[in-house]
Amino acid sequence: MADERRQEKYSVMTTSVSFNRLAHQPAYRVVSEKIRDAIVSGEIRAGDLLPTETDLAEQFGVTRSTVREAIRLLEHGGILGRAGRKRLVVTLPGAEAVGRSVSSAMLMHQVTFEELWQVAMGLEPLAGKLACLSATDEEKQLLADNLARTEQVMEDHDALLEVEIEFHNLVAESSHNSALLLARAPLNELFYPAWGAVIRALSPGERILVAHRHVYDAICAGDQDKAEEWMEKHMRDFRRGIEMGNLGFDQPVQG
Amino acid sequence: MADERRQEKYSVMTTSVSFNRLAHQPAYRVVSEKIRDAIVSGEIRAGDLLPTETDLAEQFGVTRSTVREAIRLLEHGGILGRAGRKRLVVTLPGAEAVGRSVSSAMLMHQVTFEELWQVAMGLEPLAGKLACLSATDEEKQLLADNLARTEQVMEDHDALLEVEIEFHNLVAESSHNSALLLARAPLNELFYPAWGAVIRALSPGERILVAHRHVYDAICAGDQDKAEEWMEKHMRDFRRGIEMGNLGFDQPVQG
DNA sequence: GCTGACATATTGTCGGACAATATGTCAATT
DNA sequence: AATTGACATATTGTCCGACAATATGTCAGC
Repeated sequence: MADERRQEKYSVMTTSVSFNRLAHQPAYRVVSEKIRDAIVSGEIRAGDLLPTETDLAEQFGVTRSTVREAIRLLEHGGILGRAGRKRLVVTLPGAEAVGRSVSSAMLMHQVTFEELWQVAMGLEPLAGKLACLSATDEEKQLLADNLARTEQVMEDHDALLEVEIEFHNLVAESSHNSALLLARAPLNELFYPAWGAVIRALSPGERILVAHRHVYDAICAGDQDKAEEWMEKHMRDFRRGIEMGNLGFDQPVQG
Repeated sequence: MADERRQEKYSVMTTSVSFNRLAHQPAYRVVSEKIRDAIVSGEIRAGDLLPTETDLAEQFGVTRSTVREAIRLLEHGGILGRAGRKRLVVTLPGAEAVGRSVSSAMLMHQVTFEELWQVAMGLEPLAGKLACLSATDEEKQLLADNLARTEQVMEDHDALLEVEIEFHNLVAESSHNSALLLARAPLNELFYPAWGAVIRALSPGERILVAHRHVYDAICAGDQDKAEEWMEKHMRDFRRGIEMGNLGFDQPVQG
């Protein structure tokens, strides 16, 4: 982006050749990239054990410290995890790992509830719609269980928040769309506290249950429009909850 | 999630006290978390220089190596960047950083074009809609410039791809919604090659231009519905392009 | 077959060392 | 006065070697 081109004019003659800024990447980055490539390209598959640090150090011709730094670089993205707290294992970065990293970015950007809600309005109804097409019987059963539990904890704010979040996750998973799961992961994390605040302020257990039930019915019936519509309604309720509770709809969310 | 509860039954009596699995976090993680907290909480603001590695090592009471590993952990998320390739500076993780990490996760999940497209159908029209509300005159001008350039490169596939991507980014930025920007970043990155393939296969310059122009008009007129609608049309065109070109709509995308 | 003792492998942490490179200072030069 | 050059300093990147803690594997003994 900020391409520092030095084309200043001198009164004296200068050479006309221009050199491209040579990029001296640190070794730990190069190593990290090599490993990442091997993983993403499928050369090393998820579940495989990574060679030991000493091995890697020998193979790349660097010291163990450098390899360790390279590994740390990948560890945060969720590409690498631990098996039994020793050996590193290549892992599929799940929604949690992605969610954590993206949501911290959103926090730093001072994202407001409103912005977050707008994105959620794009994704949650979509999840509902897609779930109508792909939900398995097993997943429908899980949703039914969730509904049953919701009925029982209508007054327990903490428990209600749990099942509410779980319901949305179940719907999203029922869409069988990994891209959607990963994209909505950070929203999930950031909405958590806000949703909790709404629940504590307004005790909207009844409204939540009604909306969830309609979404569930729509999924079972394969009625995409209805699922989408009720998800939208549900999200609008949430928005109104924040506004009514004066919980700072246009304020930055806080982790 | 995978909560390893050991409730095995022994024939002999065991003590009834249960110990929670003590989590011995490595020091580099603890340090990393501390720094992350300081950053996310705003204690250190974006743009500030991080203390030197030696300082940090002293403050935390660990060695420089440990601090370095902690720093690498944060570096990948884009929270830390370099100022002039020496001192580390706290930076706002931009869309690119987030996009890179999330898109590599999507790659590993073998996300298909279809899944990606479904998510894009949730976000791109939304971006268009929101842009109608928030686009500044300057941004409208940038869009106009983009359209002008598009007209000139209709036959140059590579250049056309560039302006096409730029147009969508401009629209997204005009929404003034950071959450949306961050959420769609990975899609952007993964669509890049696919979009290029469509352009090379079908030379759809004219169709692209028409759609972009309508979106632009709608944004200038503040017509949310029209912007949304034409973005949808545009994305459907893209989908049809992949299908017609037999480019593997239900295949995993490749980086 | 299970247990326990032992050797081994691997990671986490330490401490120190040095090279490369920004950064700051200050005198000399034009 | 502004620029240049020489020099000291600070900071990061990389290396080496070491050791403790802990998983893992092996093997004798019951």
